[in-house]
Amino acid sequence: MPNPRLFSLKSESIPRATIQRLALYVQVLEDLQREGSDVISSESLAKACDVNPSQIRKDLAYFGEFGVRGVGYYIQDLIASLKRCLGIDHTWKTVLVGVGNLGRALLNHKEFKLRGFEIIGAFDCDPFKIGEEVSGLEVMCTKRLMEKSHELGVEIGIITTPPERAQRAANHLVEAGIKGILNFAPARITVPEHVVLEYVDFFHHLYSVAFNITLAQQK
Amino acid sequence: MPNPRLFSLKSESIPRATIQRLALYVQVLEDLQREGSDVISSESLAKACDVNPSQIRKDLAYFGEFGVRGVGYYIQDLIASLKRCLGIDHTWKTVLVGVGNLGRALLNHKEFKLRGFEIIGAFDCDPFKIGEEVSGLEVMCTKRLMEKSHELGVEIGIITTPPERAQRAANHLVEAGIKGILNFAPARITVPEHVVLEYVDFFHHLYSVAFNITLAQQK
DNA sequence: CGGATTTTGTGAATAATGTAACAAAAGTGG
DNA sequence: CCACTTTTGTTACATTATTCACAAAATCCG
Repeated sequence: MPNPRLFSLKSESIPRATIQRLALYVQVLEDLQREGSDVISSESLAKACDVNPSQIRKDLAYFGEFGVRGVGYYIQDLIASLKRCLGIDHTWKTVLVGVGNLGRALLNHKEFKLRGFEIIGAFDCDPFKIGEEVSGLEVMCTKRLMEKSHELGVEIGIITTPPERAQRAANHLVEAGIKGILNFAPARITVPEHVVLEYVDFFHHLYSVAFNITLAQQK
Repeated sequence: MPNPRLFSLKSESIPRATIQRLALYVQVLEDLQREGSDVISSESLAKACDVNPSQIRKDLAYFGEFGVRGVGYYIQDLIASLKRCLGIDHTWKTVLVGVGNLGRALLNHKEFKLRGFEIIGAFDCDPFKIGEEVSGLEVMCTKRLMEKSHELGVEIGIITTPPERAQRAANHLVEAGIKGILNFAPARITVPEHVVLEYVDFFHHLYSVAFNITLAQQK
């Protein structure tokens, strides 16, 4: 029975944590591949990722069977399968809104393209920034988002504005028909049900570090 | 019975997710405070944070009692309490290793000081970068980390090197007696038990966006 | 070719986390 | 000052996630 998809999605809802771990597996597997490894067992991979071997097997089981019993997983195949599962077997057309310090850093970040995300547009509402060239892209007025997005077929938007302008940026992106948003601004935003939304707030992680240090010191 | 600490830590281990949410509560509460609110119920805060009200009350209960029954929580007091719980009632002395695009962006990020983290040193192993001034700091050779850290009393280190140099940066930080590390490099690193380690990998979040878009499209 | 060995995939057991429900406390108004 | 309302803090319950344990599959080697 030919299936257009590589994986079968056995379960209805996949834990969010599983997705995060799959991303980690891909990262670690690619490192291992560069180091020349060919096959790996769930146990070894688990050690490298600092998780439980069963966890890995179960995470994979959500999508199908990728290993060979008695042998392990062929790294190259597994990477390809996982990428397909995660939806990064092709390049996602991405735009960025908010060309501040962080925005510039991301625009200059070479890894995006390597990892399956191509930033093809940079937007800002500051007239002084519009027209400026950053990393081979001409910064455009946020108002032109809709027009340009449709023209370019953009699917994902990255928000790197100051917090007070994050909601406005999100509105523009939604209007432009974007399917998913990654928000770096430290502000909660609301988007329609059908738009996928994720937050990156490294301060939360810093808080976590601070908390755990404090905890350790109190013991 | 006078207690030197504000909170009592009723439970042994606090869920990691709780800490992340406490950070979120602080962020949202500070927004509400700026908007002029004075008191808030767990229900309203829950709505603003997009979590369950019981969740908030339970998260707070790990640390003590901060509300007034029939009234709610005094925002100013709650912010102060939460900051104390998280260990950000004072400023953490922080250094950054790896002055690339991302490193520069973080060094220029004004919010760090506001949020309780002061970056007081920037390090890199590239001779061309050493001596350069970034955001009022002179970039120093990574080899001088130990000497400088002790001199300045540094507690937290941020790694923004390329992945292949992340472990080396971590080693230097550990040698320098750092207590916690926030690693932005897309590479797993190992540190001694007593050092707190957190990762920030926004690609994982991007993967998550890509996955959820794919999922929505398949439905 | 078949027993020994390895390692997966998975169902059952356990642990952790999140949600609901409610009694206890504080304020309010007659 | 006492019923009534509100909203917390907390216990009990439900759900979800993780780990264990083992049968099924694949390879290897004598």
